[in-house]
Amino acid sequence: MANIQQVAQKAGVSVATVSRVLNNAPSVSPKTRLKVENAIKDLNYEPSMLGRNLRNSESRLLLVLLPSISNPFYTEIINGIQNTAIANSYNILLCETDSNPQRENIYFNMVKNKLADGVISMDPTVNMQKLNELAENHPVILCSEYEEGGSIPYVTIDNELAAYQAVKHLIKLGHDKIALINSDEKFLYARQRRNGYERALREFELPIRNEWIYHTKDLDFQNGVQAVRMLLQQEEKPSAIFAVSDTLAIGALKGINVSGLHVPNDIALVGFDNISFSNMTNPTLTTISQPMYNMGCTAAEMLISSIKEEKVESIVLDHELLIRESTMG
Amino acid sequence: MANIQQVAQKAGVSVATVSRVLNNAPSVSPKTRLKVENAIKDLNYEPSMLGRNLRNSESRLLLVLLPSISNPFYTEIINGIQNTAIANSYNILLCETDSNPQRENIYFNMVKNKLADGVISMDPTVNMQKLNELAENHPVILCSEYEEGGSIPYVTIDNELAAYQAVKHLIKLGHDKIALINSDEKFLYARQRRNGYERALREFELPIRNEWIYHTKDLDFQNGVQAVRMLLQQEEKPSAIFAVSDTLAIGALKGINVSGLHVPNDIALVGFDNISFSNMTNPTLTTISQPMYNMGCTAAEMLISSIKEEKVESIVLDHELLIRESTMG
DNA sequence: ATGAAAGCGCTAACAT
DNA sequence: ATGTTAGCGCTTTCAT
Repeated sequence: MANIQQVAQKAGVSVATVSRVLNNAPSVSPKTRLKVENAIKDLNYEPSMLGRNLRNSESRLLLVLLPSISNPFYTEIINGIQNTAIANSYNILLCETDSNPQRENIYFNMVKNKLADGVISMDPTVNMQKLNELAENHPVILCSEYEEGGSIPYVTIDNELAAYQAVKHLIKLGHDKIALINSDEKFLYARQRRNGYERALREFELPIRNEWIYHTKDLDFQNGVQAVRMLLQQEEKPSAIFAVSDTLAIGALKGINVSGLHVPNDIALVGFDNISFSNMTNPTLTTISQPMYNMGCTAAEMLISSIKEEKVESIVLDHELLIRESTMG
Repeated sequence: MANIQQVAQKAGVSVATVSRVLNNAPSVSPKTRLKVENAIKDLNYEPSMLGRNLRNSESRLLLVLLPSISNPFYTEIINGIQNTAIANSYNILLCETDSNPQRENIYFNMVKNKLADGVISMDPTVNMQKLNELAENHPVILCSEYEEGGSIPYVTIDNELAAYQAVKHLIKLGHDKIALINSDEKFLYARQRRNGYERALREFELPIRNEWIYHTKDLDFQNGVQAVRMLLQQEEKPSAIFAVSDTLAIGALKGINVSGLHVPNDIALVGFDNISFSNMTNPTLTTISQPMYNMGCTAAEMLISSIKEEKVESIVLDHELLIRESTMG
């Protein structure tokens, strides 16, 4: 693989001139430019990013931290990040932490080591203290999950309001025994969505019953199946379920079917996210639609601004309640 | 951010000694090592990968090319690649081409530019000619989709046999009107799966009818819905459907439900891949289980071998027919 | 408009 | 066991 030296030699110019041609500097005569371009073609030369990055001390790589690539919720966000990144000559490095602190460390080091110019974290399990430390010297943006009152800029939705609306929708349909399938409340989004759930119940003077609130370990389908199994063992069974993630809701739907009950006639069901699967289930799933693509774009824009040392403000995007078959009794 | 110079100065040694400490060279006295380590801590020093990579002319980054991150088929493969990569001190760069040649070019250039040490392509839409060119000078491995008789090593399954087994399973259940939902036959896997489908039909002297073979644009759910809509318009309707991807099969299931028919009583259904969602549908989906995680690990191992300039051989992994509710009439 | 030369941060020969 | 130094490939001042 040829280097800039060889191109310069072949073209009969200095390396500086080759560099100028490479970077479209205006101060190169058309004649010289042509000579250099020919040499580049002849030698099949490709500039080394390594040299360029070292010199410019930038990598034009953005890190995207996520707990697991298998939750479809992230895929649309990633699309948004990726498109925005590419439009700004950045590329993204998808980093699946599997909620493993060791892996997380590897990725944090990549930023410290200048192998990446900044981080977008979508990982609720991220070590916030370490992330805050990193953010002191490097650009960091939080996407979806964030820290209340923290100093790292974020893009998210109003989780409390969204959950409130979802539950209120069930109440309006006449349900008064509404269960919640929540994830671990060490996560902010889980606490917020529970608050919304409780606010709706209180507003309509319905009791908040602990035996109708189930907490899952993570968001895999299987956790939804398991949650329903528990909920249906209760003495008094709920007539509606709000799950804080579509993956959980889809698992719940499975569990309900397995136990011989029918959605929505026996149990109404609402999910959260609007992943593409949620429209393929039978019945289709009522859910809160998060603006995932837009969220990704916004996060990437914020990060790139931050890299340019521009001031960035946190943003709360709009969501929407999508009413589908799982609540159309 | 401190550099190696400053550490050397602070520790009162040369940069070479610092480098030795960094790389765990045995020839450093414990006393010196301690001095250096203290200086590193004091200055909060992190070695720059950029400098190291330039010097070593390696990036320890692996490119993973895939058409779209939203097909869950890829997520498990990626898990395998990622784990293997990390175990070998590599990281992966997930590159979604969206079947867009321009994006593809960006990624190919990253390899040429030394920003990545090698490529695993899972993208059936990849420009094979360009990939072959790249493979002349850089390590490249194909995963899942490959080129028959090509020179790039691959890891895959026996698509023809798998499809044959899937269709034979339907025939053994008594079906004699079996439709195929295939993707575009410009892809090798699509041609191979069609061959398997036809072989099974011929073996049992069933006619191959073009009106029962539907080709989709891509693998999104919606294509499966659409395919069923067409198949059910036929004068003589099929009693079973084999779809070459679970995403298509799930869409097909949706389409069948919408039209008021029942799986498996009215129409039996077989998918391909065994994505996790295929066990969440109602009914659960009979499918060909691909060893996705293992496939990813194998591809990564092959690529890393190839980077070390070791000889690598193509590998065909085992698959398995998983019989579930969608064919249990 | 072009060239010479310094330097980005690091590693590895070579020398001591 | 440690230091000196060249150089990886590039960009960018500073001259001319």
